[in-house]
Amino acid sequence: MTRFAPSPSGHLHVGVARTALFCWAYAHGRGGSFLLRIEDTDQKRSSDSASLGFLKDLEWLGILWNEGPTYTRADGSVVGGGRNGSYFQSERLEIYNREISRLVAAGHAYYAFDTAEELDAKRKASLAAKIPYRYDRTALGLSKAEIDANLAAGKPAVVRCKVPAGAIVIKDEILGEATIPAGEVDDFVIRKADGFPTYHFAVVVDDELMGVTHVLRAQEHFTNTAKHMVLQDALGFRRPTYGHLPIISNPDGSKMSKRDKDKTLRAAVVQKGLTGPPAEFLDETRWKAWLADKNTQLDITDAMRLAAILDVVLPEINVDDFRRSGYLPQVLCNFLALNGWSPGENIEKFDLEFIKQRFDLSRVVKTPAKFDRVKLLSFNCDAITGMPREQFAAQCRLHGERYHPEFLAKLTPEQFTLLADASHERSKTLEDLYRVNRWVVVSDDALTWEQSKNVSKTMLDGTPRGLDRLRELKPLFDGLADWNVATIEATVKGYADTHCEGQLGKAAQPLRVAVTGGTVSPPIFDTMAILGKASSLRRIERCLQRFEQPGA
RNA sequence: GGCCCUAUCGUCUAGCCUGGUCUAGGACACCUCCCUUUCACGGAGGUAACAGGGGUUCGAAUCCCCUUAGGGUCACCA
Repeated sequence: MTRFAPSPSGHLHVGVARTALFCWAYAHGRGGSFLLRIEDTDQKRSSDSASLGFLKDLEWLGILWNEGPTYTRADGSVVGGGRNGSYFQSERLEIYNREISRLVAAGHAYYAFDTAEELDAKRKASLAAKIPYRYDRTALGLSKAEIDANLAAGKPAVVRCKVPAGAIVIKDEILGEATIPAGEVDDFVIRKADGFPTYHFAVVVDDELMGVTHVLRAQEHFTNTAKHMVLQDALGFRRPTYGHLPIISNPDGSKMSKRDKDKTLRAAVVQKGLTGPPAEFLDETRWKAWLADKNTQLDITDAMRLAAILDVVLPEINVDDFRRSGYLPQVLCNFLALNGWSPGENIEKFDLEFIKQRFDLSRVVKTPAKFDRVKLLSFNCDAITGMPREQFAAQCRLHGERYHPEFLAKLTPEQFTLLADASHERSKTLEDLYRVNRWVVVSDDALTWEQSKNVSKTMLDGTPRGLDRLRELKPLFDGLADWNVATIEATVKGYADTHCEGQLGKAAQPLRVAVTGGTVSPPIFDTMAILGKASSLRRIERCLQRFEQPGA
């Protein structure tokens, strides 16, 4: 039994997703069970019970749990449940209290009444004196009567674990053995003043009661393991096998944080010299507050709008960000698995089934990994290129229905299929089609031409100019009865053969600029076929007018 | 700062445990060329690493020590 035990959240961080993936793979790879438990013992952070949005991220990735919160999938099937519930720690307070009473009675834990201010002062004093802070056990000196009096008086009380003297040896399947010297672990709190257990306590109790035998978690928990071992000994619990996974960070070594998105935006605001909020964006006060406080975050819709205005790309942090950017779930899993683990034999591309069968703690690396989005993109590109045509079109449509309904609404099914087929081999993500083909959804009379060097070069440079060729091409299309890729191709190629010494680009580029407003699009025959005859001709006509003006 | 962990191309990594087959392999990125109607894709080449210093050994990327560097952690967060 392996478990994945996140704190509740609306979104799944990719690093956390990798932990889930490895836990899932480890359990299923050796006939075990995969348990999901919600660690919601922080009332401040977990008060929002609707913050289980990350479950849909797990579903999307294909990581489903045998035991845990009940969850209804998109297809109506239900996962989760189990005999060891509740799988929400906030609903297990009685169990924790029972175990804490046991510890107190046995002398392994004790009440403490120090105030936050007192502890803070001591901590600061230690810092000033350059000695490491440890809880000084003042509360341990309290008599039974004093404790009872404080309790009766309703004084805020925590329970601390009485950590026995002596070094603690952590055994880890990935990192090997580490010895934490005696005195390093102080008497940590196991029950907070609000009556909730701390993470350390709840984890130990639940892992035992739920039958967890293997704990895979991020390396940031490594030194916590000592505390958990102390607790296991005091409670008489079994010791699970531990494996601490290397941390995944940004390419620059910084922690991958949801705040990176706002950080990127703030940097762009400064770089572009924006003084006030862009028109129709946030109001002045909200804007200023957001700019001033590095800890405030825009919601995803606002962040994306601002990113579009500033023309910056937001870094993907959560699984859902990658989904929105058009990555395939199996590719994300594949790539995530490669951060911290490898199957060897120069194998790099694989699916969930492969990970399940091959994942093994002995091949997990000990060093932190920097998350390389460029390589992920390359993997995604390969996966998309390798898809059958119909599958790409279908997946792309699904992606559009979720993220670009207004785009889809402007296309007929036939147009969409043509566009998807034409975009397939040049797409690296499911998002690309929607990102680079704005020309499809712009109305003929609203199309504008890019003010770029490439566009003006295409239209106005050389002899004859692109503009002149366009004028010659237009009547050829006027007379075209059948409008499809083949007839358009024959027309353009015929023209290029006779007028451009066979150089197709001489004819294709002016046409491309005319009908799309820019120099980038799918092959020109497809592009014009998708637009249809009327649109194509109307755009060519407008383009001629636009560039024939002197000084254009 | 204390404690713990780690150290192979720019990045993710193989190799390390069981020293020789490693003039260190793969992938992404980068560079060159080819293909080409734009953008991509694709094809063929190429540059590029054992952190430094001591040992052990006939022999070290592989074992040991030191230095340096990086990461993690020191909460009534998880």
